[in-house]
Amino acid sequence: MSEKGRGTAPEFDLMHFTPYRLTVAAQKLSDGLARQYRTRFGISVPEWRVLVHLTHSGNVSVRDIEMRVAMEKSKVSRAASRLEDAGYIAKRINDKDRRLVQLALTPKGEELMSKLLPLAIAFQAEIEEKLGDTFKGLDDAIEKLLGEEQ
Amino acid sequence: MSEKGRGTAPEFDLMHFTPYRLTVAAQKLSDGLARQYRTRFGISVPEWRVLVHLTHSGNVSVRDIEMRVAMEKSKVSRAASRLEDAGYIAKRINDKDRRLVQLALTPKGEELMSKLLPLAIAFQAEIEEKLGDTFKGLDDAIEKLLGEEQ
DNA sequence: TTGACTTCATTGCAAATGCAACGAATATTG
DNA sequence: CAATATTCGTTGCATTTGCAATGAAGTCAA
Repeated sequence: MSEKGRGTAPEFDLMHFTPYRLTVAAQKLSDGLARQYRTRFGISVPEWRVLVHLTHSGNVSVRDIEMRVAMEKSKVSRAASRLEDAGYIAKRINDKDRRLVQLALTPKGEELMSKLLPLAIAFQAEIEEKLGDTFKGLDDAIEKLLGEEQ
Repeated sequence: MSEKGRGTAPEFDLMHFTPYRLTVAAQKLSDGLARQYRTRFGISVPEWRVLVHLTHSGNVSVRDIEMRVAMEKSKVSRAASRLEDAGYIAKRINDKDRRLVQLALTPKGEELMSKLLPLAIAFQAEIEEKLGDTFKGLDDAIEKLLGEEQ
C-alpha cells in the first residue's frame, strides 16, 4: 500500500486497448489479399489504392488521390511512378493548370484491374460472411470513427 | 453491352472496402496518441508496445513479445535496443537458456510508464465514449477477426 | 559424445516511409 | 503590372521496415 508511489503502474492491458486491437485486426485482414497482389501481380498496397481510385474516377491528379485515399502525397507520387514504369498508368500534364499531373489507367492497367477487382470483391464477401451479424456493428463503428471532424 | 469485355471493371468502391476502412480507422485512432508519445516522450509505437508488455509481465524474452504483441522479432529487437539506449529497459542473458534475452523495465522505465499509462487509459475512455453504443459492436467484430484460427 | 537440427536474437541490405525542401506554375494583392 | 504568397508534384535524406542470413546456444538421436 505504501509502495514507492512511483512504479505503481495503473491497470492496463494492451490486448484490450482499442487502437492496438484495431491495428492488428486491420493488418490481419489486409495481409491475405495484399500478399496475393504482391506475389501474383507485383502490386503493393499504395499502388493498389491508386489503381482503384483511377478505375472509377477517370482523370485524377496526385492531389486528388492524396485527399481521398489517405496517403501522403509523396507516397502517392512514388506509387504512381512505379505504376507508370510498369505500364499500368499514364501521366499527362493538365493543360488548364500545368502544375497538375493527370493520371489515367492504360489498357494494360485496365486489364490488370479486371483481374484484381474480382479478387477484392470476393474477399469482401468472405469478410462479411465470416463476420456474420457482427459485420454491421463493425461498419457502423468505423463509419463513426472515419466521420469524426477533428 | 458488347463492350470490349476487357476494361469492363466490376463495381467496386474502395470507400466501402472493409480492409481499407479498417486500416484508415486504425491509423486515425492511433495517430493522436502516437503523436503525443513521440513528441512528448520520444517513444515510437513499437517501443510503446514493448514497454506495455514489460509493465505487466516481469521478465520477458524478445520471442515472448514477438508472439504476443504482433511484431516481427527484428522489430522487437530494435525497439528493445533503442529503449535500452534510452535507459528505459535492461537486457540480461537468461542463465538457464543463454539464447534468451530477458528484458525488464528499469526504474526510469517504470517512471516513464507511470506517465504513459494514464494517457492511454484516458484515451481508451475517450474512444469508448465517442463510440457510444457502437463500441460493443466494434469490439465483438474485432474479437471475431482476431480469434480466427489461421 | 558427436553430429545434425532447431531455436533465439541480432544484423546487413534493399526497399519503403515521413518530412522538409525545392522548383515550377498559378493565384492574390497592392 | 509587379511582387508576394500559395499550390502542386517530385526528390533528398535520415529513419524504419521486412526478409534472409548469421552465429551462438540448446535439443535430440544414434
